[in-house]
This record gives sequence, C-alpha cells and structure tokens, in this order.
Amino acid sequence: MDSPKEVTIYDIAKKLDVSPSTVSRALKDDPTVSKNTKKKVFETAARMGYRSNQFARNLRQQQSLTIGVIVSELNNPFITSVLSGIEKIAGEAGYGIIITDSSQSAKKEAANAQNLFQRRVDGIIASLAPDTKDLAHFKPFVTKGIPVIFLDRVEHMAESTSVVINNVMCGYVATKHLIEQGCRRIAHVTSALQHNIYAQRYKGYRDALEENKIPFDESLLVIMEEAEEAGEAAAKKIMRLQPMPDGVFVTGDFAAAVCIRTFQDNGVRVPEDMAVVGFNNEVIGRLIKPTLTTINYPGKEMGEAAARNLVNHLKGLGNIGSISTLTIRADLIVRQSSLKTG
Amino acid sequence: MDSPKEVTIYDIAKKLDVSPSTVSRALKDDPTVSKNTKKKVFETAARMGYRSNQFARNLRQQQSLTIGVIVSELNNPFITSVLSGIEKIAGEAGYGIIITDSSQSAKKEAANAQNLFQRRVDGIIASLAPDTKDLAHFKPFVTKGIPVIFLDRVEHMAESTSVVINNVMCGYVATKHLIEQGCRRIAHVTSALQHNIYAQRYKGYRDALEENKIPFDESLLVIMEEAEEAGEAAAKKIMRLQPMPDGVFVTGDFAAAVCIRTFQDNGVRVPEDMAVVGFNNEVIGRLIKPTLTTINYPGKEMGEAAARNLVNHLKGLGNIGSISTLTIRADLIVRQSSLKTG
DNA sequence: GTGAAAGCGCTAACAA
DNA sequence: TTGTTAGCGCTTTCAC
Repeated sequence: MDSPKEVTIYDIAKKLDVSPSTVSRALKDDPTVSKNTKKKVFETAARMGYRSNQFARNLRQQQSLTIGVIVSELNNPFITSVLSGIEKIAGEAGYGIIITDSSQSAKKEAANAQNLFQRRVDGIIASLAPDTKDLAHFKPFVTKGIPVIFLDRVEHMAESTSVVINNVMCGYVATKHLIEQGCRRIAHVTSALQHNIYAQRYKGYRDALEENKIPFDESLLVIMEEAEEAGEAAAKKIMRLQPMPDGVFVTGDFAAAVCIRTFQDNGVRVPEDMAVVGFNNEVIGRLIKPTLTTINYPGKEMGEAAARNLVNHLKGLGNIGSISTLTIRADLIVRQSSLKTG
Repeated sequence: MDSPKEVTIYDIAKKLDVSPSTVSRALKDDPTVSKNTKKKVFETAARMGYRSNQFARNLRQQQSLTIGVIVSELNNPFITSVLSGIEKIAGEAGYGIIITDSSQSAKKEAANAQNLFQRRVDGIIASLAPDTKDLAHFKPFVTKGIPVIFLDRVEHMAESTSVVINNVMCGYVATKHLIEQGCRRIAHVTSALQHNIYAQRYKGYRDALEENKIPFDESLLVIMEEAEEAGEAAAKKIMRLQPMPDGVFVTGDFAAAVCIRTFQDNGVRVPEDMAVVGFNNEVIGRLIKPTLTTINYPGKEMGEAAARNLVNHLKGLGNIGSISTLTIRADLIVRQSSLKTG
C-alpha cells in the first residue's frame, strides 16, 4: 500500500542538475531564483509527485503553522460559531487548528494545554472552563513567548490578549429595554455569579435599575443550575413571587424559551403579563412563540477577531502584542417577547 | 520573551554523562535501560524543563500523531457531536485532530484535503459536502496508504471505510410509526434526493407505504430548499393538498418544528389533525409543543466509531482495514407530535 | 546496558 | 543567480 518512496527536493535537484537549495528557493518562489529555473523546478516537482515535508520544515523553522484551540464544550452553538470564525481566518493565513475539548473541566483543560504545548502549536486560543481559576497551565506558553488569547470566558493574565463582549453593557441594555417597555419589577435569571461573565451581566442589570430608580429586591435574582430543567424551576419560582414580576432578563435563550413555555402553560401571557429578554441569539429564539428578544452574541466575529489578532501577531504584523482586550460589539435584537407597547 | 533555549536530550545526556541514545531510550521507557539510569533521566528531564520535540520525532518517524477531519459545516449540532466523539477517542489514543470546514463546497473540501495531505496527517475522517461527487482529492491518501474514513454523507471508494446510519431503515421506521398511528395519507418533506442520505430515507418511506398497501401520491413528496423559511413553505404546500394529509415525515427537526408551528398558526392541530415525525433528535424537539417525535441521529457514537476504527487501524490492531461499512444504530424516539392514539 | 554515528528533509548563512 | 555546508532534535541500527 505504501508508495515506494517519497520524493524529496534532492531528487528534484538531481534530476535538474541544480543544488537542493535552489530547488528549495524556487519552491518558495524566492525572487533570487531565475524565472526559468523556477519553471523547471515546479514542473518536475509536479511530475515527480513531490510534496513538501512539513515535518522537516517544522523542525527546521521551529514552528508548526498550527494554532491550538481549547474550548470548554464542543456541543454548543456559540462555541461552534466561534470555531467557524477561527477556522476561517486561520485557514486563510495558512494555519491549521487543533481543537481540544475540556468538557467543562479545569483539569482536562490543563491536560489539553499541556498536550498542545507538547505539539508545539504556534499560538493558543482558549475559552476557559467554568471552574478554571488557576491559569498556571498557560504559563509555559507565556514563558516560551507563545501567544495566548482568551475568548469569552476569560481570566486576566499578563502577556495575553482577551476577546470578549461587554457583558456589563449587554446586561444594562437588556434591562433598560425592559424598563422602557414599562416593566417595573424585573427578575434576573442567570447562572452562578462566580463566573465573571454572569457577574458582569448582573452588574449591568443592577446599573439599569439604579439609573431608573427602581429598587432592587434580592428575591428577583434567580440563580439556576446548568441542567436542562433549570429554566422551568426558575420560571415557577418567578411566578410564585409576590407581587409577580412583569419582566425577566434570562442569560440564555434556551432557558428563556423554557421559561416562556412554562409561563404560558400556567396562564401567564408573554409579553403582556411578562416581558422576556434572552441572551445569545440562538436559532431557537426565532422559532418559539412569541419570538424572543435577545442579545446577539457574535461568536463568529469573536472567533475571527481572536484568530486575526493571533495570526497578525505570529506574522509579526502591527503592534498587536500590546492589545490586552478586544471588545466585540453585541447588540440587542428586539422581537416579540418583550414588546408590551406597540 | 523567547526563553533562552530549548532543552534537548543532548543537554540531559551531557549533564548525566551518558549518551543521547540512552536518554532517548530511557524517555520511551525502553526495557533495555537500567532502572537506575531511567530514574536519573526522568528526574533531570523534569528539573531542566525538557519537552520532547515533536517536530524531530515526526520527521524521524514520518508520522504526525494527528488525524485530519473534514466537515461540511461547523455550525451544526450533529457535526458538533460527531466532533466531540472523534476528539474523545482520538485524544485518548494520543492523537490530535485538525479540523477543517468545507462550508458545503466540494471545491473547498478538495482544498482542505490537499492541505491535510501536506500536513501529513496520519489519517482522515471526512463528512462530504453536499455537492461532492468526485472523490479524486482523496486519492493521494489512498495511494500513500493513509486511511480515509467517510462519515454520514458518504460516497463509495475502494480502500476506505464508511460510518453511517441505516437511512433506509430510519425512513421506514418513521413512516411505519405514522401508519401505526392511523395515518393513511403521509407527506414526506425532505431535501434534494440527489444526496444519497435523503434518497435512502425516501426509499424507506416508500417501502413502508408499500408494505402497508398505501398508495403513493407524487404530490405528497415535498422537496425543500436548505433555507430557513423552507419549512414554512413546505407546511403551506401540505395544507393545500386535497385531501389534506394526516401525517408528515420531515427529514430534519428544525424544519419539522417550523412546520408544526405553521400548522398550528393555521388551525391544524398536531398531532390530532396532523402527526409529525422529525429527524436528528436536536434539542429543539424537546422544547416545542407538542414535543417532537424524531429519529435519534447518534452523532457522538458515529464520531467515536470512526475514530476508534481509524486509531486501531493506525496502531495496526485487528483486521480493521477490511471493514468497509460500519452502520450505527439509530432509533425512533416517540414523543407527543405523532401520538394520535393513546 | 550503553555508545557512536548516520540520517529523516529542509533551510539559511555564507561563499562564489 | 546559484552552490556548499551545517545543522534543527530525535531515533535506530550496529557495535561493544
């Protein structure tokens, strides 16, 4: 099955009676090689079925033309769009991406980082696992001068860049929109506030309330588990509050959809009795009834920004190394679920 | 930024006053090296911050410990679960995966294949683009004895293995279920039948009808575009049929959900007036009302099967090379949308 | 149980 | 414009 032998630049050189260096240069389209020689080299290379040996190239240049990516979870539409953004930009720049999945575990994340380090990736893009606190596993990269870019779920580390959305602003905008719709008692359904993205959205929510002199009531803050049934429990809890809230800001479209359905099942009309704003702009929001007002979480753009930043850095373009945070624009998408007025 | 220098086995050898070969052997836990030397080597390696150089190793062994993956589209829950299955098995076996996205284009797919070939991946797992007919871009792999595994959307090629579900059977089971629910006029909403997976599901649909002596009516076959609005158009077309069908088998959950909503908006009750069965078991099916009966498309299992097969092949285990098709079990998941009885 | 030496295929500094 | 040469760091025969 294995072909007899791989063709090397030496074979080409011998056939053309030039030196291997000339062949090497010709193949990289080096301007110091004559047009004529180049043409001959390309032709014979093609004819002999030559393919350049990345291994030798990697060894020689000490670079892999590969970017390592660590995601917390592959099964997630947001992550997927991030990946497609990364893949696009990296691919265009000639980089491949090695993707690893930490399955939401800081431990596996560390193992993945270690693995990518061994594989000598040229750079890293990572979306941290929920329970990652200690960034020690990224230290080796920093030490070796390998750029690390954090995305979405970030922690701060010297010498690294972060790509995020302005979660405070998003929380603020979502809440303010509800207030503008006439809501005065707004619940907030979210995940554990230890994670900074949720803490920030919560801050935005609080800011909007404060700015509008709406008192905050501790019972309006509903923390849910990551489980699938969590949305239902949250909705029930909200309906039991006295007086019942007239708006909810939920930090996830799926959970928001489940809430809406639970409200409806219990005779609470959306948006008339309860206005709802979600988060992420997932497909589901366009399908449910009423359609879901949400924050567009621009995964693809974030992935592209991260990859572009990394690639530029690797190619030594611009003063990119000095950027510490890249904030991508995220907008409110208004649909039916929040429109009490017209 | 760059650290002063990489530690090599030569550095370790010098420090311990042994030869590089001994260090190399010790590091691979070669039995011919004495326990004592091994211990010393491991210790010094750790102390000096040694990391083995994959590039040199790759060059020497002519293998990359990397599997190339080509998907037709990253933004897709099915593909994502496939990837998570591949990543899991490959990772456990010490292989990394390089993922490329063909964006549904045969041309980009060919470019990706070419790219992965240049990168000298040890094996390939590919889910073909919808318009791929010509498999020439995989020939180089076959020629070099690099295993190629096709998944889900497959075409036949000598010397390659395919991982699929039994689409005919799935179409049959879905349709038969509708018949058992009392449906006698069953529409089939699907995508272009040029793609064998759709053609096969259609065949299963026809088989079930025939087996139950239900005449087939050409107008019941509704081909939809890939666009998002396609589901709505399909539903409207079905409602216009005379007499109106009493069941639909839709080859996609999202489209099925859109159909259901369109039916409901037009006063057609599901499942009472119209029983619906989807395909893929996407999250959305558990959320809509009524919940959606569907075929569970076991992406993760398929990915795992493909990766396991490939890894075993690469490691020279078993007579795996001889398997040409691996069919993964896919089941009907009965929920509310199809239950006219009970 | 260990060492010497050759070479995987490529690139780049230097020389011509 | 082209050639010479010396490695990149590792593995692996073969010899001791």
